[in-house]
Amino acid sequence: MKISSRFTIGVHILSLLSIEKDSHCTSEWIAGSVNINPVTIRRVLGQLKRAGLVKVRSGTGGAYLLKEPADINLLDIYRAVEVVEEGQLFHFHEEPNPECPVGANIQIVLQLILSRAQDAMEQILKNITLKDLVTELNQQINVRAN
Amino acid sequence: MKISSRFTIGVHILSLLSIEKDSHCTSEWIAGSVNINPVTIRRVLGQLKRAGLVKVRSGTGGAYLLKEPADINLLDIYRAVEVVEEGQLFHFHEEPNPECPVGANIQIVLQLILSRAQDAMEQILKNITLKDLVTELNQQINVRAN
DNA sequence: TCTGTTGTAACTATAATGTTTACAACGAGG
DNA sequence: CCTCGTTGTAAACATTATAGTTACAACAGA
Repeated sequence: MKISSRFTIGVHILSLLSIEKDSHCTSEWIAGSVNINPVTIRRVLGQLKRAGLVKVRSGTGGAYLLKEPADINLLDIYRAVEVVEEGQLFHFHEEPNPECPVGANIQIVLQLILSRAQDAMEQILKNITLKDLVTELNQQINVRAN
Repeated sequence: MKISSRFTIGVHILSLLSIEKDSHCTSEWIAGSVNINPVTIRRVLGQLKRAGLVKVRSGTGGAYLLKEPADINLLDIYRAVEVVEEGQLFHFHEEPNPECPVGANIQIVLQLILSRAQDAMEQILKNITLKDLVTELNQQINVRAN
């Protein structure tokens, strides 16, 4: 099972807000770039808002970043959209048989090991800021423009 | 979305086969330890078989390892049960708007970055063998037995 | 007040997962 | 050679997460 596209959608939204910071970024407008429906955008935007990453103007509409791109990393976004509960990337089968030595102990041992794997991934996300991403994105945009 | 419990089930099964190598390990018996129904066990066992990790006796029943525990790592199991297609841990929203500079380029840039995150996780899995796991498991079993 | 936008709810469709029941095929042992 | 337990697989079902669609009250600026 993949990690929900809410994460990449969230990253897309924030990249847009960073690059198009002078535009009037309504959910409808963002939906046009992401190419999904505006309600999903609003849902994700709501999560980004609750995480303190963006501000959404009610009434007049439009969203903008509350932090510098250099101060937002991909793990912040990952957490914000709650695609995976903290420490729960791997789904464990519930209640292995406590009568069986393996069943009784495998969860503890495996949880420890898999946490390390998960942490390794999250550290990579943590080390990449929105600014890094936007810089690479702008380079790519220029490459393709020429 | 979490990574399917097929993975932890697969690990559980192989740990059992490794520790209880002299038992007659039928799907029914394994199901008792994992505490899920035997059909799911057989499905996972089938995937492990296709990956060349185990052999299942038909007719008389019972499964056993085809490799030494030291020669099976967690990434092998992860791949075997196909919880995640290779390189596809993160779900991308399909077809962002190619008219938009961000939409047209974000996939390429983000794919590169997220591959690194995914690789980091998989490297951890790759570096842990079934033997390592079973060793830790046996220690844990002894700790709890005393 | 009018207008465009947000936030949210309800309903729907789709997909993946896992359970249960069922049964043909298989192979060992009597 | 026949019975018995087991495997492999299919079908039907329940559950859950995701995402699209429609709808509408609340909001704020012109």
